[in-house]
Amino acid sequence: MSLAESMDEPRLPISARASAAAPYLQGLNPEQRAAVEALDGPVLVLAGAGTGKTRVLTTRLAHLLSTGRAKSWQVLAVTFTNKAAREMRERVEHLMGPGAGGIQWLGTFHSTSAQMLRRHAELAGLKSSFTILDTDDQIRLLKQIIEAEGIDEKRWTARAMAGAIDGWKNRALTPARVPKGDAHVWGDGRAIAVYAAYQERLKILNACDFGDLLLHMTDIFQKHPDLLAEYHRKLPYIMVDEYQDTNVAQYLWLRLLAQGTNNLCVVGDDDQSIYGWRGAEVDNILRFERDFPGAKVVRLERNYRSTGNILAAASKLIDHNTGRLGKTLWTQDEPGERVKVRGVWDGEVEARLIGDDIEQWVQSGTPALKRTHSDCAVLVRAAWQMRAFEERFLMLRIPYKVIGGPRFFERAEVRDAHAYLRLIRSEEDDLAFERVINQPKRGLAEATLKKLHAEAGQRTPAFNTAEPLFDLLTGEVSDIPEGEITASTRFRSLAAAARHLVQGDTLPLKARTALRGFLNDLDRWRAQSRQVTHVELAEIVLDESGYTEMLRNDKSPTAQTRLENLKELVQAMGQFDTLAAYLEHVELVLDIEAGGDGDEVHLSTLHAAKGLEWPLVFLPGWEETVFPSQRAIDESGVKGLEEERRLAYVGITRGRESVRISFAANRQIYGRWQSVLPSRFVDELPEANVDAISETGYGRPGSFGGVGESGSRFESLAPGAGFSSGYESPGWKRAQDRIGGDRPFSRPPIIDGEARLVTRTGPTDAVFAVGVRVFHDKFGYGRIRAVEGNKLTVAFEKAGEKKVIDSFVKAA
DNA sequence: AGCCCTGTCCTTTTT
DNA sequence: GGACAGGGCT
Repeated sequence: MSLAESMDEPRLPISARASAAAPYLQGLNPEQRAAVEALDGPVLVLAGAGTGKTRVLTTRLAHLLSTGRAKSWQVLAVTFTNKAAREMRERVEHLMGPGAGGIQWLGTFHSTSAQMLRRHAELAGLKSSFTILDTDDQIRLLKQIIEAEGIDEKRWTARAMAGAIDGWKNRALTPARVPKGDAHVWGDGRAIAVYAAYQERLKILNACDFGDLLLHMTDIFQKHPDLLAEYHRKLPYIMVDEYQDTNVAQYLWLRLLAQGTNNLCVVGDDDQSIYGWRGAEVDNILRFERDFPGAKVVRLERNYRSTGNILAAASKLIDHNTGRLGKTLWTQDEPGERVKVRGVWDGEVEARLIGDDIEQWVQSGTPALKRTHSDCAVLVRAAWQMRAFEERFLMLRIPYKVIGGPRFFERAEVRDAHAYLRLIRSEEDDLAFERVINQPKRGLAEATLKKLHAEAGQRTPAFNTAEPLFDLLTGEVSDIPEGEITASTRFRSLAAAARHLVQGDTLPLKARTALRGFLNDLDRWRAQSRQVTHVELAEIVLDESGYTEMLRNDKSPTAQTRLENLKELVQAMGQFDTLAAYLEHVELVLDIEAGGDGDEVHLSTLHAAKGLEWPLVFLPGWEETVFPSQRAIDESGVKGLEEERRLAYVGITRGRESVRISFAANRQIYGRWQSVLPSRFVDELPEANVDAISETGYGRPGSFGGVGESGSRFESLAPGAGFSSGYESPGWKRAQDRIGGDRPFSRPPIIDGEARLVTRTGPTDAVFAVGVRVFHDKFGYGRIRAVEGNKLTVAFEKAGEKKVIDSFVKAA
């Protein structure tokens, strides 16, 4: 009998107790309530999109706590993203009142495991202050190893190796356990050796990568049953969100932790498994009942989010997948608007159309029925597709926010700043040292770094003989012979090597002086760090290192943003008491919300949109090779395709009232124009729930028209304007058949660099008449006020109170 | 050492 | 259209 059970006193039946005093249970449907109240033993909650999954999880957590079943430190609640964890915490607090959010073990797999590993680091051969490497560090480290092994870095990239290592770690494979067959995925069979060398380097650097956070803990639990038992006692209740996305490593970790009481509740939806490429095994959820015998299964099928048409479209689409657990989502909502599917000429038109739709949506709001920018989301398959929309929104001055865009803490300038701080904390942080030694430029580039590495690699008297011995050439690590106090062969840190080299004359005088200056700076900052606050320290370092100055002198358009990012960083640091506290939490947990007034269109990848919802959702880029991604199909065949389809399902089910899918006939891929075919997913949508429209037909009202082969700065929005070059792509032909567009399209617009030129020839000249509404790439919409020979005077709507702000010269 | 030019290969998706 | 590497030049 487990400890948790033995502590259980006799109680009233759960249902009786709950209905007596549990306001938070009110409004749950019977299935939801069943899921919330099943507190003992394994529980699998199959929760379709929009069925109140998060509500069930948070209510269940609240129920556990408020019935006194568990204390707030006795529940382990695991999510996949920090965002989900934060939301859960907030919602529990909302249910139970302030203070209830203080659940100690609520976080992502990685952050909770890191939390554990910090306590038992020594059992994995680490110090508890270990650093967590992100992809960037990982690749830099691998580059060094690959170079040291004499492998051609051109042919076998560090990035590919990092991918292989991640893959193995996702499957919980240590170097020794990697199947022989896998060795040849990279480097002519040397992959495993590199992997092993990498692991040794990590240990010496006192570092972990993401995968290690889980693997080290799993390993510790397996080797120390007593410790595991302690965790079983400490954490009798476990809950997992998005179970369909767990990989082998996470599964093993979880199973070890759950095996004490078996009070494990997992929530997931096999139709929303979209992380197969990250090693997620849908199998984990399909197998749950076998893995945990006696598991109770609850299905949530009533959808509270989307209208009938949206739900029907999504369900029919996902029906094309095989091997599903299967469920039938239903709603009591109205059928509502049908899903719109639109064929457009190219990505630019698509962005324009969506921008217009959003403006229209917002304008159509009334005081009674508010319609805001934040009601709208644009969800794309890959991050590069966002740029077109960002450009468009900037131009139209539509406020927007990128969800999960380039992570704040992965930005170069932020990482540089961190490297400085890490270096001040510990001079032995070689990765940090390397990152900033020549950033800003100090004349300490490759040549110097090479000499530093050589010096650091010398067998030199150690300053820490307690460390294992590491030989870079053979990659071998040996333990220090017991009882023998000797000079160790441990490497010096780069900083230590630098201190040595500035004394001698190996380095040219210039480099020596620069290096000495750098080391002096470090020493000074380290001394100061004891007197000033960490926030002040950051400011001093950024200033005195010349980093801020470097950015100020940088003429590139991104420099300004980068400076602002640094300001945000300094602000974020203020939320922590000490530098150590800040650095410890930063890599995994913190997520800075970009400032803004909150009324912003959301721009996101489909992956990052999981778990979110909006009244109006745009799904652009539904073209073969883009979505479904060609690469997914090439790499994983039918499995890959089905995952893409689940992604489409996730996309559609984000919409509450209106879903607008679009595909272009032409798209720029790698900067080259390509004609593309509509996605097969378009064909798979049920006709009855879909409106197919062409917004682009020549001469139709609302046509964009007016874009000719000769190129143009303007396009007319006047009905009937525009002409065709007669160019037809195969993609368009197919789109035309389906959608019933009646005219061919013109070529993609060719935009010249000069903002003031109008280069237009041909029949569309007629549109330049007083009163015609035009569009300009820089200034947005406007109306022609005067036409005088080659000059147009235009009043723009956005660029300053409808005044005449510019005149335009039409090129000959 | 560092800048600028050119050519090559790309880009899914995230902790 | 962009990141990055190699070569040639200052």
